[in-house]
Amino acid sequence: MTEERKISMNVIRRLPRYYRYLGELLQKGVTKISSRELSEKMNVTASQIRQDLNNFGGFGQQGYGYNVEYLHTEIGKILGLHQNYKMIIVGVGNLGQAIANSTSFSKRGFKLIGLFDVNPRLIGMSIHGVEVQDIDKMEQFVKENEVEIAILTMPKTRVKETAESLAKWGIKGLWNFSPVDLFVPDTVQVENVHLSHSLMTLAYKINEAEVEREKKDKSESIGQIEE
Amino acid sequence: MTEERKISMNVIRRLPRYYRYLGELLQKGVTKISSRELSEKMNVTASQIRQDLNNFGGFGQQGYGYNVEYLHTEIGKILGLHQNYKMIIVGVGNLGQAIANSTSFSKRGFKLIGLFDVNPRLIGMSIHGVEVQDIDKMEQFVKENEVEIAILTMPKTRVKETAESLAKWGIKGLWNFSPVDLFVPDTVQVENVHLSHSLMTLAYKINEAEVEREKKDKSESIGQIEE
DNA sequence: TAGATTGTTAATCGATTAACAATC
DNA sequence: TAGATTGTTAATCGATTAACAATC
Repeated sequence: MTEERKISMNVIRRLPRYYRYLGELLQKGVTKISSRELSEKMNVTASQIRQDLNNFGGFGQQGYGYNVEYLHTEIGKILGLHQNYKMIIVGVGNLGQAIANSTSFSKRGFKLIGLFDVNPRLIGMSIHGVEVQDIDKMEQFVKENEVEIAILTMPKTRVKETAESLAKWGIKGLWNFSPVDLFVPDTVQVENVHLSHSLMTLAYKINEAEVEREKKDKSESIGQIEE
Repeated sequence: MTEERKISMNVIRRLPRYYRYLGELLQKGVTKISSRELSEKMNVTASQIRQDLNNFGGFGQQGYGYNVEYLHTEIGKILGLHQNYKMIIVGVGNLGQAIANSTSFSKRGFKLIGLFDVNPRLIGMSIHGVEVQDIDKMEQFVKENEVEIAILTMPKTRVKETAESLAKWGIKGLWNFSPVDLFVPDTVQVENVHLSHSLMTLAYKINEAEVEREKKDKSESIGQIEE
């Protein structure tokens, strides 16, 4: 009956950026913005902004533009930021600690309620009032507290089995920082942060730019113009 | 004269994943693999693998497949992993320390040679033999050592000006962890890691899956089948 | 009302998949 | 040689951009 319209991940991954820019405008006291103005700030096309937004309904007003606060709120709702998420961190090494210490996530409704590790030297330590527990306690904790998101910042050797256990215990999302691809039941959503991939991509860009520059220099010195 | 073929970022961003899988195969002692076998392991189409690789030339052999070691090396070269990169970290907070402590990058030729911060309590501290210096020393250091990559793990308030300075001092790439978009000259390549975007995307996926499940339950309970 | 800007359709462009001839 | 699998062209699919009628 209702139109089935699967929204592409390309669109979804642009939403947080819109959300961020709108939040900044809001803080500056800007109340309205047109797709053209926003497109210039964000270095995208106005058409894309309008297309993206209209996947979710009409948030603007012809002849006027978009109300910044309203649009910001609505995008937040689409992303699911109107609700809270209970999170745990599995693996309290440097990266786990870094995330635990960040306050910006909790502001957006992502609440850190548990920390787990195997290392006895870390167990008992507290970060922002959350104590590191032995990983043996994780099953009970996840079930009792209905934890939604697990942040995987542990050595990659144990990630696969941990992810499988967490899936069994009812976790909804895994934020995976290990260089591993997780194949879990579709009751569990996975979002990967592959830092090494990102760094390799930067290396590519650097080399590519170098090659382009050399090519340009060469054609200029020869006096050729290639399109 | 030579064919101009700009390779899309979609393709590039898949290369590190191929590289990782090939590395794992190599470690397992696998010497050859076909695009079909690899596609099954990686959950992509064989066609895509062959198309991706053939952007850079033919690495395989008809009737045989691909030599794992050779393909691994070649993808490494495409990504620019055959050379070393001198890196510094700007902002030695939790995240900066986490990256500094990670040994996996240096194995791939990304060498951390400098750490900078404004915090006097951090200055003088050492991580893996690299001492944290006052940020005042950064200009001289970058120029003298011909630093290629700066890792920006500092508060977002100072990122913009820092990026501009680094660009002026000849940096080639910025690995930006701040929730900020950097607009720098095209002599500098930027790769962003927006952790908050990633987490919001996970929130979306979780909600989306929830909605899908409810929809399915409903149509099943009513006995309707919708395609 | 006239001007502005959305929402939306149509056109273009690019990316992915399918198919198959080339060839090892 | 026969079988397998690549490299590559063609077909399909999806995403982006352009255009413009609807409308505030």
